[in-house]
Amino acid sequence: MDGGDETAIRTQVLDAAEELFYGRGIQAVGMDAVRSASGVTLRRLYQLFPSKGELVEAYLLRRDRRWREELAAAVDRAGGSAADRVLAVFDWLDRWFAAPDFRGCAFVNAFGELGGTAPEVAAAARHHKDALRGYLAGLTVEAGATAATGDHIALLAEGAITLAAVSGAPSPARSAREAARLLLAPAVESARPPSG
Amino acid sequence: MDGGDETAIRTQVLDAAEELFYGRGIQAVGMDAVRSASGVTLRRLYQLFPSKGELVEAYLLRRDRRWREELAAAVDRAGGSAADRVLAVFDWLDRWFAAPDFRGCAFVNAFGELGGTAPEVAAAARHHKDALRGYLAGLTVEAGATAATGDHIALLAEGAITLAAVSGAPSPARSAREAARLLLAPAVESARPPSG
DNA sequence: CTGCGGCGAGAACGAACGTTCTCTTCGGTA
DNA sequence: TACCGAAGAGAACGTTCGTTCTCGCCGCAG
Repeated sequence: MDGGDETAIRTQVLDAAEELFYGRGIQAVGMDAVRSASGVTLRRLYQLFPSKGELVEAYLLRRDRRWREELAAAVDRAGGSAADRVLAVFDWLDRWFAAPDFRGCAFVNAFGELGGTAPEVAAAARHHKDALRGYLAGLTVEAGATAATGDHIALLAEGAITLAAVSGAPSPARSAREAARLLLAPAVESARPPSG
Repeated sequence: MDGGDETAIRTQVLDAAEELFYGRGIQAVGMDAVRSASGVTLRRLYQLFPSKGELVEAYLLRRDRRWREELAAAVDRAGGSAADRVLAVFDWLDRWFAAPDFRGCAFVNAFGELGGTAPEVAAAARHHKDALRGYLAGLTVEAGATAATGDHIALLAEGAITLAAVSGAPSPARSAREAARLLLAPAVESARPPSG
């Protein structure tokens, strides 16, 4: 039950904190809940993260990195044409929405809860969304569309995440995917070798 | 400083609660802050709203009604073709995003903060988004497009609200407006009298 | 063996919060 | 005037939370 070296304990704590913060909201979860869920003593917890604010920051930082890595990996695995890779984003969202613990975007949730009072949280959310937008813009431009179309794709993805969370159904992913396909269609057509 | 009859006091309290809950988050605002901001005694506050939960519910209910009424009024004022009326939604969002106290969708924020533990809050958010979706579907069908296109419009609006909040800039409204115009274009064209 | 530094377990502390209670004042009525 | 219910002002209560402190135990240097 010891937990091993420091980085292993860090992972244990962050795993527990992530599940609790994401599932119940940050303010609704006390440090004691993180402690008992991670099986770590309170003393150790505060040695690793000197305050709850720093634990929250670490939670958001790690989640940002992992979420975007997983998205990129799924897109890479999907292969196909550049436009197919854009659409694969929405297939990945669909699978995410169907997960039993899905509760929307952790950054939007944290922003709504703490963005008005905690600037680091607001900054983390802004950074996450900006990075996502950049990633989608890259994919979209590769598909022969403009960066503006990339923004449109980002809007669809964002709306799908929020509406799937609030409605509790994964269907916004498919709806957004169809809209993205329509927005990409002109670029895909003009990228084809001219047929006449 | 008395405040007058009961419904006037209710309005005072709800005005103060709305500004505080929306601006700082619900859990970050204590009943005492609502009391001092509304200039009402704690006794009166609890006579009107027997618990904080009921105050939160009343806040969300009133905000839902007023927000959707204001949107519908702005769309009605905009006039023009049916497609123009759909686009007027995004013009209205643009103005909202530029307001100094704009901090995203109150229902999404409340959902992120309390949706995991308070079912009434989750239900209020679901109801709000469903009503908005229904309204946009109506507008979109009037413009000659399908209900599926209405869902696409709703996704764009939702994404615009979230991204404007997190980024702090109103530009997502214009971006979403342009995407909506593109999605509506086929319907608008086919609705024109055939030109050849 | 003898200290000593570190650690697990959880008590303790100070602040904040939701909610209720007390005390006092005051307006209306017989 | 004497009384009663309502209400303003804010203290008080019980709980929760973030954070720190205490105590007892164990491994190790001399």
